[in-house]
Amino acid sequence: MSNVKKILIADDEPDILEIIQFNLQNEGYEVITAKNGDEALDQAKKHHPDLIILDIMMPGKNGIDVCNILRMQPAFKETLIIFLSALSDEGTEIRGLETGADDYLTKPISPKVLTSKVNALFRRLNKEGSDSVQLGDLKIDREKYIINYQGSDIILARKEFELLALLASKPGKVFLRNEILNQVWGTEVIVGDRTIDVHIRKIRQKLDLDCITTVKGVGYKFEL
Amino acid sequence: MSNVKKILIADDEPDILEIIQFNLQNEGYEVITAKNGDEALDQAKKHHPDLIILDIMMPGKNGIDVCNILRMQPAFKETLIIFLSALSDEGTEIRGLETGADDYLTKPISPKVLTSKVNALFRRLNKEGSDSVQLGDLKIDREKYIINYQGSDIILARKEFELLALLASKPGKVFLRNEILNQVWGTEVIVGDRTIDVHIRKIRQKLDLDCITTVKGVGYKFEL
DNA sequence: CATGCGGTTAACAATTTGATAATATCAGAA
DNA sequence: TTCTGATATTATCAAATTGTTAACCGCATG
Repeated sequence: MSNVKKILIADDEPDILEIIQFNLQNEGYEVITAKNGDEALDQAKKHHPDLIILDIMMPGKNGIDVCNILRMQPAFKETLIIFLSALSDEGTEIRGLETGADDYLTKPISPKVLTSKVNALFRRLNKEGSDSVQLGDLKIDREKYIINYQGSDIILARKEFELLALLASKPGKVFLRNEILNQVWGTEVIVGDRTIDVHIRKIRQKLDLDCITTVKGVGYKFEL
Repeated sequence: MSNVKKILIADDEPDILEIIQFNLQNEGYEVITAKNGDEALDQAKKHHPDLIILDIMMPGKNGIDVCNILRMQPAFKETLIIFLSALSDEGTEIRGLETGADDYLTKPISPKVLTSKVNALFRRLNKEGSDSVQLGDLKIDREKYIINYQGSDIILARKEFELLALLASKPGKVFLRNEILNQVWGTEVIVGDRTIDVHIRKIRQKLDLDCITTVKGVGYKFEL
């Protein structure tokens, strides 16, 4: 999935379409529009948007119809869908959500609230992926507990991994020995000074990449 | 698998607390309650709910404070959070969403709308380990409780199946032993440490396929 | 009531990890 | 240069963690 998220908006009122489009484009999204249900389906098939904002009341196929049709296709099973509606009718709202929508907004719509909601949805969706840090050739994947350097995986033991992850969490920053002890070993455990050195050495060895610099008398820092 | 989702509700009005609790329990959720912000934090730490519903206006720490505190801790980075508010103030709503909440509801709250929204959020979150998973030669059919590898069916016992299904639901991800215990055995049951190992072994044996890797000191992960 | 299966545990083996001691190196101060 | 305070390296050992096997219990089934 590319970084720029595509959003399809379907509404039969040109004014609303324009306002929403303007605001979402301002937030950095790529926006596609449709004036009715059928057009929305066409555009969805053509562009495969990440999010579809559907007005419920549209001539021809209404929003709920469109949602149902889309949800039947595997390609759109996971696409985010938000309903817009002029009527704040509870029954419709519930039916909308149960059709498989992710949110439901009633008009009049505040553009800022809309963009906040859109952002919130994408924020949540992006978290589903594994949380990993990329630093040049080096990828540290906390979820998979794997270090990947230039395409090949490197296995580190727990302490080694956590130590590297800590240093890499703020590249360039010098971590004091005490800081490292507290973060990796915790305040309870007490270990000798050489312990850190040994682990640093093992990391350097396994990565055979000189990315950890010693700052004599102070601590260590990570740099590529 | 203990599929039962835990929901924590924090509100200082006992009536609202009760109504929401009743409705969500009716939907099959496990509900925990808190009367103020501090209590909410305690309960969150204790129970690790899947969703937290926070009233914004509470004595002591308000909902936004609680959300901020929780979001700073890695353990609650991914927890779903919904705000409730008596004031339909746009600014507050936007601030709430930008704090990292997933939704924002204004009072008076329709219990049915609330449950619809809650369902919608969980539906989205669960999209992964739903019905059946295909992974190369391996097919896992949740409905039929059947594993199929290279065309032939393999019979696994329930726990074995659940365990494999869990690991396979996110290939590559390392599942901590605690995570496995919570997902497969539930929070109530307490079993010894060797129990997981033994089941892992049985799976490895029956599949005679080296797809489960142990990450010493951390947990297990599934990879083809 | 015997049998088999699933699930758990105990007991021990095998393995890996992490800490330390001992020794070597190195950079800067005297 | 020599000394000194620091870190690097190496080997070693104890502790933590997991693998394996067999035994046990409860329960459903014939």
